[in-house]
Amino acid sequence: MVKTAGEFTIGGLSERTGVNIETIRYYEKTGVMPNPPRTSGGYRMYRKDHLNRLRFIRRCRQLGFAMAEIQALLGLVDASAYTCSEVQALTLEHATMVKQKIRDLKRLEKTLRGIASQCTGEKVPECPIIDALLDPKDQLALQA
Amino acid sequence: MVKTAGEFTIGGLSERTGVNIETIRYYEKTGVMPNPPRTSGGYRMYRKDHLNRLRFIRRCRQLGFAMAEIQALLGLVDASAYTCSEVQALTLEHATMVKQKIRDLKRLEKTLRGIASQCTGEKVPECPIIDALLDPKDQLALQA
DNA sequence: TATAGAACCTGTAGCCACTACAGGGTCAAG
DNA sequence: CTTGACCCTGTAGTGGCTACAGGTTCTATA
Repeated sequence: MVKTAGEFTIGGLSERTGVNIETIRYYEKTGVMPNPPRTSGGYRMYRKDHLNRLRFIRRCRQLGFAMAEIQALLGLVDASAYTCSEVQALTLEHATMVKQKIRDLKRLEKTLRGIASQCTGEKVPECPIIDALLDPKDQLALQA
Repeated sequence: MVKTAGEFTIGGLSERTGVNIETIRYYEKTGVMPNPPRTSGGYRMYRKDHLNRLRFIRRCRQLGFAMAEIQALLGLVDASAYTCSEVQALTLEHATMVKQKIRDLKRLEKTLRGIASQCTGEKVPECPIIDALLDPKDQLALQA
């Protein structure tokens, strides 16, 4: 294995990014990471640009972007075919979806606390939560 | 097919609950719904108690409970082995997890809007979002 | 009674984004 | 020249469904 300075194996890439080795190979298979050059023994060898790209992907994931969205974004980047307004629109669209999810979860939490507050909290086999969930007439507790 | 009053096929159950036929069969396979009696031709026949149980499951799902949690809850119900305080605790624990998720998503939305606000919004191939995501030095934008 | 078509059956594969093996090959150090 | 860390490919599993394919059963009409 001839190891040039600034090159590293998949293990090195994994360490530097905190991304699982299996995940890196998975990204390669799905095409979001490029096929890296190989050593004579078949080992993948990575450079700085791979590192940056993988970090980009991870950050997007942390921001909740789906892989397909990241694919699209990277496609634009690879082709240098994006504009700032495009990327901004995509980001804000995503933010709006996140906002919607927050709204839904807030309603959900309220409902949960609401039905829990009806409990006596006693150690008896009678519980308004179970009753509310089992009784087809008592729908009130679950209307958000 | 001998159809007693108050009995219905899987299609009827699907209609009454809004749950997909495939999903009902899936619930049966995983054990969260019981094996219903069959007609001579092999058709599943359901009654009111199946309906209630399926509605219970759906409501729990809408409340964000995982199938395993629902399994556990129904196990207690089936054995009449639950107490009100147990169920309350489970519900509140779940509510707390939902709250945590809301916190995470709020931070996420803030980050997204923050990086989007740096955009010029112009139709040029230069974008601070892409720059921030690609540049290994500029980590600031993503720290929540 | 024949037949069309709706509804049902089982079993398998796909979705997403990974993760976890099994069963092997390659490398550096002692 | 052996040990053991690292790497390789390929497959299967996760959760909670959904979507077929290819077949059977029922119901309504001619």
